[in-house]
Amino acid sequence: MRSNSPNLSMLKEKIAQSGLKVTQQRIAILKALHDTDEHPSAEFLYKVLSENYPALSLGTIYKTLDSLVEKGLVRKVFCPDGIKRFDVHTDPHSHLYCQESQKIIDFEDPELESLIKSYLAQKKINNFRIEDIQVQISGKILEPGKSVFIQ
Amino acid sequence: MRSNSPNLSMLKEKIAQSGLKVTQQRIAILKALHDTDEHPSAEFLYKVLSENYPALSLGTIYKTLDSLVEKGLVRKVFCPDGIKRFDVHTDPHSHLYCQESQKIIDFEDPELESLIKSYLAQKKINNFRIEDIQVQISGKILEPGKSVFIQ
DNA sequence: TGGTTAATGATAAAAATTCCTGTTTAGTAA
DNA sequence: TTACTAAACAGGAATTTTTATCATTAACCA
Repeated sequence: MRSNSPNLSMLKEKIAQSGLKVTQQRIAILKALHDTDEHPSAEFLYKVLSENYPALSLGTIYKTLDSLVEKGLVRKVFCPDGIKRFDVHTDPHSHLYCQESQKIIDFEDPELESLIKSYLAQKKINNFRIEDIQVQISGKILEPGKSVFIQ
Repeated sequence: MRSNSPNLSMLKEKIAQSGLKVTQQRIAILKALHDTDEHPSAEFLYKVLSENYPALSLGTIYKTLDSLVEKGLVRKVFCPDGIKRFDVHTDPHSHLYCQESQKIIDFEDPELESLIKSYLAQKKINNFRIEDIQVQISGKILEPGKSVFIQ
C-alpha cells in the first residue's frame, strides 16, 4: 500500500483532465493501481477488483489500461516475463528485477535519472527524440522477506 | 544482418560449452539470433526458420530459448509489448524503443554502462545482488528509414 | 431531462505460451 | 561402428493472455 495515494476527487480530476469520461470503472482501476506497490497485470487487477465490482469485465480493464497509458496517467512497465504490467508511478524511476522471485521493486533515485539524462543530452543521438528513460537492474533479492533498503 | 556473426563451429562450441547437447535445432536458432538485428520473438524465429527447417516445432523454439537464456548464451529483452523477445548480444548494452513503430534499436555505449555501474556501486543497495543493468530509452524515431546514428 | 456518444459487459476469437507423449537423436562407451 | 541411455524433439492439445465484436448502459452536455 502506497503512502500518498490520491483521494477520490483527485483521481476523478485526473481522469477528467485527460479528456476521458469519468467512469466508476476507470476510477476503480486507477485507484487500485495507486493502492499497490506491485506492478499489476490486467489479470491481477481483475482478481482484486472483482470482489468489489463483480460486474467489471476483463476487457474493460485491458481497454482502460490502454486509455490511461495513452493519456499518460499510467506507464507500461518493461518486463521480461511477457506479461503486460502497469505503473501509476509516472515520475521517473527505475526497477529492480529479482530473477528468482520475479518480483519487481520500485527504485527511486532522482540522482541516477538526472545523471543518465545529462549524459545522454551531452551525447548526441540523432534522429531520435528521447521521452523517457528507465533503468532495469536485474539480480537477486538476497534475503526474501526483508525489504530492499536503499541508503 | 550483423557483421560479426560467429561461424558454425563457433556456435557449436558455444552450445557444447554451456553443457547443452549440440542439436541442429539449437544451432539453427542460435544462428538466426546472430543473423538479425531485430529482437526476435519465438514466433518470428519460427517463421524465419520454418523455410529451411520445415519440421522445426514452435514448442522446441520456446524450450530452446529458455535453455539458452538459462545458460547465459541469450538474453531476454525487456519489452513493453508483452511479447517475449530475445537477444544474443549479451555484452552490456541498452535499447531505444520507438513508441510509434515499436522498433527496438540496440544502443551500445560502454561509457553509459560503466557510469551507471560505478554510481550504483557507490550507492549501497542492501539485500540485492546486481547482476545486470539495462537502460530503456523510449521515444520516437524522427525520420523513419534513416538510421539512428550515435556520434 | 433527454439526447448523443463513448464506455461497458459478455462473449467469442485470436495470439502467445506451456504442457504432454511417443519418437528421434546426440553423446558415450564398448 | 554399434548399441545404449538420457535428453531433446515434433506434433498436437491445452492453457494463458490479449483483442475484437456488439448490444446495452452510463456519462456528459445542452
